[in-house]
Amino acid sequence: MTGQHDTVLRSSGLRVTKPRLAVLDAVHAHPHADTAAVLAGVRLALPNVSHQAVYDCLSALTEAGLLRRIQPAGSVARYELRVGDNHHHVVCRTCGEVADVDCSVGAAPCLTPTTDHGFVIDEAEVVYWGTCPTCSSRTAPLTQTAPIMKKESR
Amino acid sequence: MTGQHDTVLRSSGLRVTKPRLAVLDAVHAHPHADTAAVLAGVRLALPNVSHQAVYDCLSALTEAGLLRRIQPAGSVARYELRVGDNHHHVVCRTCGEVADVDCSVGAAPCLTPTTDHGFVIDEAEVVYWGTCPTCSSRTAPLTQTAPIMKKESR
DNA sequence: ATCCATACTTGACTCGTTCAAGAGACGTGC
DNA sequence: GCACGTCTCTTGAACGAGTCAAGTATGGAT
Repeated sequence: MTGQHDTVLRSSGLRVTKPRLAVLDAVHAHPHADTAAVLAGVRLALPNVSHQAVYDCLSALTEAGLLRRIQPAGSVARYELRVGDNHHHVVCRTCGEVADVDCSVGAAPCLTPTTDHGFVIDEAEVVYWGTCPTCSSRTAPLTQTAPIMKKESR
Repeated sequence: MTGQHDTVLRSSGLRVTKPRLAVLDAVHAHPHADTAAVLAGVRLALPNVSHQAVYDCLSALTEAGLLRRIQPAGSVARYELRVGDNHHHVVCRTCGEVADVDCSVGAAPCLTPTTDHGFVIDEAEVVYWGTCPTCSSRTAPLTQTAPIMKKESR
């Protein structure tokens, strides 16, 4: 796996360094991990990396297209390895959990706005907001009827 | 207009205060304004309001459903008055400019994911990323051919 | 007019992220 | 295999949006 990442780095014209390999490993192990989680994951392998190194790696890898950075409203930045397949995300309003959702259209931009105000559009990002299974069962466990959605701010 | 906002506040069960009216006015005058811009707008009418008051107003009004808060990745929070019509946004990658885009579907959630991982979904938020007319003409003004999209990170 | 809950003021503080300067390591060319 | 130049990492400080907390003021019900 690290061998894989090694090749991937090289073919993107990036230097192969331990922190970068560890960052790729960490994101691979925990998709949608935020920077703190990535840092923690990296430090399992390299206990002394600086947080700055992780920030640098994450932005270098993101710029090279090896990572994708997502940031739902109210959340810190999160990263994932799955790039180039134009998929989307479901986000839990309660706990912030993120899950992948395949794009039913396929190619980016997967949607076309009716009025574009003269913008040149290259991507349509879709975020589904809702409640994850865990939080659903925790907030409405007593009734068998359809759960009432508690939308706190909308 | 302030008369309008007065009524709107009352019918939402919120106290009518000068800062709140001024916040509504400011957002009305500058749709998609960030907190700093709202604060500046409010201070035109009320030079001594605290930034905290503006934060409090914005969150109270958002919670009451009078304002909608949007936060594209990498941006600070922005606010708009247009609520309840399930519209979306186009965001310029270069300057951060935001414009409204009507939802072609109509009702929320306007899209349904193919796999929902057990999430109870109540909203689909769509953000179109691209380049606004001003930034387009600034980066590719010399050719008459189709502009090359410079996607800096993806 | 009085009173209480809510809203605002003031000022400090948190946390994710970025900046800057110098030490260290990757990899190319010899 | 070795030296060199450039990119990357370490260290430590700083920034800015947003939040917390305690006390004062004000809206609106009685």
